[in-house]
Amino acid sequence: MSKQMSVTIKDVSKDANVSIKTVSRVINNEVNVSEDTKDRVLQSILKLGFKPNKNAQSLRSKRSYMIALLYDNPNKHYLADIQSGILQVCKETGYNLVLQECNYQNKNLGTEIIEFIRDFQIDGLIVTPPLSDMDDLLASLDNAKVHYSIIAPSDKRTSSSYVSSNDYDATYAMTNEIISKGHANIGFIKGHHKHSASSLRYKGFSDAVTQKNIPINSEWVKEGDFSFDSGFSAGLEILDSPICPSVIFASNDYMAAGVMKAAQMKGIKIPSELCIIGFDDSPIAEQLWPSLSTIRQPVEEMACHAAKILLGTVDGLSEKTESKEFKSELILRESLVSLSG
Amino acid sequence: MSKQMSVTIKDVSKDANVSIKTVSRVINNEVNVSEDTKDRVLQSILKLGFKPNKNAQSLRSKRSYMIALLYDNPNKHYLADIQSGILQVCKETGYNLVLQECNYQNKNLGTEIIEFIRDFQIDGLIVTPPLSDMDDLLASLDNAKVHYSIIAPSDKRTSSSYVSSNDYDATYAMTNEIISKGHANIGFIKGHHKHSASSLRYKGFSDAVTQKNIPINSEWVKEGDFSFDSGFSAGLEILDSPICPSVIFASNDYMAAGVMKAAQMKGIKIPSELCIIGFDDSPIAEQLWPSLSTIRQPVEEMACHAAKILLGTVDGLSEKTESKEFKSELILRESLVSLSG
DNA sequence: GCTATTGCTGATATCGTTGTCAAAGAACAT
DNA sequence: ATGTTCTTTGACAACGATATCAGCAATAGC
Repeated sequence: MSKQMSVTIKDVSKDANVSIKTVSRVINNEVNVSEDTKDRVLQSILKLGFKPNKNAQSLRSKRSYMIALLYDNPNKHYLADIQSGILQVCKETGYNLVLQECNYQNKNLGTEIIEFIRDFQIDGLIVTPPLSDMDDLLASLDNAKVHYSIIAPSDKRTSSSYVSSNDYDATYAMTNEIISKGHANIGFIKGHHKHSASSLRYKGFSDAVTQKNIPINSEWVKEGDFSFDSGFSAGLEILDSPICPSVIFASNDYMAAGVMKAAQMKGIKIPSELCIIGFDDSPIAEQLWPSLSTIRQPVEEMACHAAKILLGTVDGLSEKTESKEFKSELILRESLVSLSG
Repeated sequence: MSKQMSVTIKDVSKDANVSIKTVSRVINNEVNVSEDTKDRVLQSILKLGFKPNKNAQSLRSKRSYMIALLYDNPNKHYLADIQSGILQVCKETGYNLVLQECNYQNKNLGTEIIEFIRDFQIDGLIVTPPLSDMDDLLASLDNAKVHYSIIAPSDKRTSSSYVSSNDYDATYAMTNEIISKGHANIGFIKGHHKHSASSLRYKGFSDAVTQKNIPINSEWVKEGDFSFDSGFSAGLEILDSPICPSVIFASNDYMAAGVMKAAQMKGIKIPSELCIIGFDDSPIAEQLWPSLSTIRQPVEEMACHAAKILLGTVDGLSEKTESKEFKSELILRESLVSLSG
């Protein structure tokens, strides 16, 4: 077993018969170290099992090798996917991920986050919706010269480092898919108003129907907040209308699941009497019966990319990664069928 | 706006006209500081907006004010609840949470974790199932004198710091509830064999039926792995039996949801022809139709408690929190009814 | 009255790195 | 031979906190 005390740069310098500064040079891959001494130092490092002390490094170099995830999102699957995407990159690069749960209604959010970063010398942030939709927050971060990358719908390209999703195109395409199946009576449930995705998804829907000269029945358009419960009550309201739509398009899968439960409780048969569409391709979409037609965004991959972008700006060494828009994919399952009769 | 440079203990000491050591004493709430100077120092700290540099503190005191969450669990809701429980405590105490995803099959897991801890000077670990079921891992941690607390079912009390759940009692009670509703033909789907909860839950079930002299039909007992898919296929198998049970008790809600989908696809009416029971009270339990009878464990509260225990041992200052067993609660919903006919 | 104890305080070393700067030697130009 | 530049290296300061230990009053004990 190894001794209690850990081996330091000093031990290595003695063993390799060089100064500590030279060891430091080798560790940090600096130029102007002869191959000969470099080899010798690397040998000693290996032999002694030396690992630089992160706290000492952080103290001196003002970098912590930690990035933080900023979120305020009740969608746990989404968050879990985001986390595992980031963690993949962290594992490769030796960074660590710290969680920072926020409240988007907090008036001092910007100040508190900046304080948190200074406090722990956090090297950078990954900001997720709806926080990434808050321009004033991003402005504070810019102002404080904090490194960050955002994950957000495609209209938020003001930020220099972003990973975006094409929410508009996706609902537009799905709506056309619905129309092509003969439906003209389509309800829609909007998402949480603080998410820019909500308005984009609705716009994709409304543009698509309008272009096909299909009128929007305002009784069939409800505002939800992405939660199952909000989908459930919106579903009940819509299904209480004198005339029911033949399709309800919900802005995410949880709300769609709520609609499905509402319909089932009312004895409405899915999909023959009512088709239901969701968004996100959450696990629940496949688990419901009938299974849910929905739209898949490569969330984990997006998070992975966001982490790479961030580390590219933080860490001069690693190569820069460019901002990128990710495409969504329509997932057609049992809950959407052609209009019969 | 504040200047670029952050204020250090030295600035405070000058402002308060004391030595830096005295400032340090005040920061760390040490004894033997007169009220007078203490006030003066606190004033200066407030006035200058001084915040101790965590890296410097860590370097000197060998404590990082970071704890890590160890997990290998595909159940995202469970994980999310665990995380938010821990984060609550972290927020109060100024600690930070770092995520560490593990693979329970990794042969070097113990070594890697210990290396990770040394690397980042992590102050302590919270270990969740199934990792908390791995005695060799816990032994390595003990051996390396790593502080940790575990969240695990109640048979794992070998560890000194634990938060446990009474899985056995819970399934035992639920099984009696089922029997009291007149059911005698009961199927059971076990969980992932690496989780000690799986055997405990099954034992609670089997003891309860055996005590009522109800035989266990081995055709109705299947092994799952806590995933929806495994529940779905186990459900299909059971429902293909020549005689079907009137209840299927799954070891978690995802598997129960799988059973429900299997039944619905076969046109079996729930709950009149088949009752389904889950475990965990995941969000999906309430979202299914009919809604799922299940067992609720206060996961978030348990995680909160685990964090308090850990910080009690790590941080000499905060008061010690005792290990504790948390009780589960039966949640009776639509999917379980009295046997008719 | 004199020593021992206690309470409070500060000078300085220390944690384990990276940063600054200068020195030594090699290589090249003049 | 001399000056200039470039490469390689090391001595030492610095990051911003805590730890050690000693000093100085004030109080207690005899």
